[in-house]
Amino acid sequence: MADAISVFRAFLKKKGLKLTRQREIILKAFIGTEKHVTTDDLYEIVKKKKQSIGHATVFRTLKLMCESDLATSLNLDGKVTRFEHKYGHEQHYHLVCTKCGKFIEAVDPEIERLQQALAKRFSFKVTSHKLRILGLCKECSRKKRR
Amino acid sequence: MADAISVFRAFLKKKGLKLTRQREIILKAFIGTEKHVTTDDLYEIVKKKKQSIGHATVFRTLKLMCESDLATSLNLDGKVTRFEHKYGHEQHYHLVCTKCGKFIEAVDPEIERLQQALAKRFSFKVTSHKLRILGLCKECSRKKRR
DNA sequence: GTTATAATTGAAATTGAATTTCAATATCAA
DNA sequence: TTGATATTGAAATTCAATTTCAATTATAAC
Ligand SMILES: [Mn+2]
Ligand SMILES: [Mn+2]
Ligand SMILES: [Zn+2]
Ligand SMILES: [Zn+2]
Repeated sequence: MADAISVFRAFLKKKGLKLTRQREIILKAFIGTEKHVTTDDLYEIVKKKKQSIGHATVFRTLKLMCESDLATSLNLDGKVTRFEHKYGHEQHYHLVCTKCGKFIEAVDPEIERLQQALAKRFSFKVTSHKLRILGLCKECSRKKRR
Repeated sequence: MADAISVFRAFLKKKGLKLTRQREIILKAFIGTEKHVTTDDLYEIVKKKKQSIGHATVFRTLKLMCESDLATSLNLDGKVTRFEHKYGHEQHYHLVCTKCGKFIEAVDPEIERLQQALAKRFSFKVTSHKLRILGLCKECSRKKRR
């Protein structure tokens, strides 16, 4: 947490930007949840802390957090963009149920390794990846069978 | 091609829909390109064949093609939705250059296998996946070093 | 063939998330 | 202080995605 703040502070400094009160509130609110939030989700959380923060500031701060690799954006449903932690979190995949919307997070070092090897074959320098596996969760595939 | 048309026809029939002249033109235009098209891209292609086709029909037909698994949607740039062939094409990944936008398509049977194994651990029934590897292409990573 | 029924179409309107504008305010260095 | 620059939030704008709707067309029933 304190760590994330200093990362953000360093990033902002390098860009000639300031860690304002609003940005700090937004960052802390984001760090404080493990959810995959939309800008609106985060806006709602933040408003409880401080009445007078605007959507625009939340949006812009989320963008800055992505640039600084504290956060990353993802899309689970093909509609809204969501944000999740990146700093201090392992890159992972999302197994998304197309029926109920629930999702599972997973990692696999072997898949990671093979992705790197694949990229190498194309002299492609990987910075990140987004893997979404679509299908039916345990519960939904059981229901469907009946 | 003829094959894809019969798949589409069968799908439509099952849903009580008709293979109209417009739908056939749109389908053929889509089959006829190997590009990753936006609805507008396809609309432009189709307009050359038949002056009087509307955006809405292209959009709706593309949706039907996805439902029938002839096509699949993807997002390369985080902005527009694109469509590519699915029927008769292997599921593949996109290595997208964040600098120049170019992308490479790739497959890896081993990665596929591991994804299935991963899903199985969660009793998750996979229908498809979307893997996008982000980074710098050969050319762009060379330029950057200089 | 005539008529009823349902599907289709395309122009235009609408939606809604994402993004920008702008005038007011805050911050900071000289 | 003073000037330059960054920040903010309400509101406006953008733009792809989607829907509406009245006109048209295809299909089925008589
Ligand atoms: Mn996650
Ligand atoms: Mn492709
Ligand atoms: Zn489910
Ligand atoms: Zn490139």
